[in-house]
Amino acid sequence: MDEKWISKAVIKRLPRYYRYLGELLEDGVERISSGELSDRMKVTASQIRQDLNNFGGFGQQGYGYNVRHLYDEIGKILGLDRIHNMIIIGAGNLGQALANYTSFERSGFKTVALFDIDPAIKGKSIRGIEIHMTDELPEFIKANNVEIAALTLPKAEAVAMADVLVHNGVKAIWNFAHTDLNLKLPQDVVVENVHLAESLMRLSYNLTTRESDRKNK
Amino acid sequence: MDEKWISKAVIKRLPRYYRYLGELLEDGVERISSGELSDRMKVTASQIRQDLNNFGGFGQQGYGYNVRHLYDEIGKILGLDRIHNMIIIGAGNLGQALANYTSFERSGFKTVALFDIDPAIKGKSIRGIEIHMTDELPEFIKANNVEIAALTLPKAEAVAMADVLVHNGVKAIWNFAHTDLNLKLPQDVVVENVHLAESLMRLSYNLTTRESDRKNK
DNA sequence: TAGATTGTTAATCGATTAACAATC
DNA sequence: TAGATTGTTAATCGATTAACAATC
Repeated sequence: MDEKWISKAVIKRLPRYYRYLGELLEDGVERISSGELSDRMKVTASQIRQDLNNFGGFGQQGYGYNVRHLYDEIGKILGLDRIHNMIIIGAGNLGQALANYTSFERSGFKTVALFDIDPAIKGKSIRGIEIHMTDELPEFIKANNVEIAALTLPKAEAVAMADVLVHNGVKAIWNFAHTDLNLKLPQDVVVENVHLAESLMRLSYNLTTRESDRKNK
Repeated sequence: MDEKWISKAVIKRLPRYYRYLGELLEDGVERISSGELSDRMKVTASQIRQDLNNFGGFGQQGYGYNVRHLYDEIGKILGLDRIHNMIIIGAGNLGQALANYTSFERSGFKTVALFDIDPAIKGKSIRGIEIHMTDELPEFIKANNVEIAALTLPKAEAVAMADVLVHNGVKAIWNFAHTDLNLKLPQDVVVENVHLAESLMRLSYNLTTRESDRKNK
């Protein structure tokens, strides 16, 4: 079965569609047209229809899209229709913040453990999720069918840890360290980088630019 | 002075160039060609030269780019050559994690206070950054020249809080709530959204897709 | 049936890559 | 000078938008 290649731009938008559809569901909206959704999301109706048609015809002429159905279908595309076991490496503030996000669990991402090297917090738990010591990692990953590891370590330790994780069977890394892990791991490992420092710099650029715009008026 | 419009795609890459140049600096590298940088970053040399030339000719034929100079120039473009006062709204784990990132400060983002509604943590401090109560916000923003607010509140409270912030003179919001604040605030407010849930869904998509690829081989 | 709205093709727009003259 | 590498123009590629026939 040779799946069509879907562009990154489309994938980037899918979770946003999913979020808006979820909100519509909560509001009890049953159907929506690409035109209405376009108004709400501030993207063109044409783009919405093109994006969705990459995956099949979810709509109906003259009617639009059934919100529930479209929501579920996008969920399936994103792999949210099953449970993904996740561990968090680094039980600092960020690691703990992630562990506390109950909304991830509602989307199927189940945090099964945190890991840290600090013996002082060994055995403690957050929302019932226990903090383990890093040396237990290999055994734990194998025993608990861990697919995803969120990596909230300083850059210096992140690369070596990523190697350990991948070596023990982790398939995907949600990387918060300021380094491009995808360039340092085998091609078949899924890496999603969250570079907060870079996000803040883009904000800064926009802030700086907007100010000089104002002066020019 | 009519500045040329720079595409979002270019801006998105700038912080990454900045990071790589910073690493080269640390390694004591003095000069680099677009070709060498291309190898390291896995983008085409052509793209690097095009991107940089949006802002001026930073290189020299036959030589390449002076690392220090290019680093500083990109820093200026991103607005990292001056201090930006920042407050963090929400002193939960995520807010505290952000307050603990000393690297932001090195780029010129100075966290001057955290804010929360929980009286139990009033007056406590993180790295010397004090936690204030939300009702002190208007006065504080005006008295401390706050430009940026990092918003780490649940969606339900985020929109109302964003209004308060903007009303009191905050120019830019670093938004961690699961909602598109840019669509809900005046056009001239800079909003940078960090939607972690969506990031995790993209990871999930790639994980799901890669797996079905493997089966097909 | 008439009206609405999709699915899809074609046109446009923008971003990336290639090529090479300019020049250090 | 010869070699290297930029800055920049032109070519290609891909993504977005427009248009409309199909059809519910």
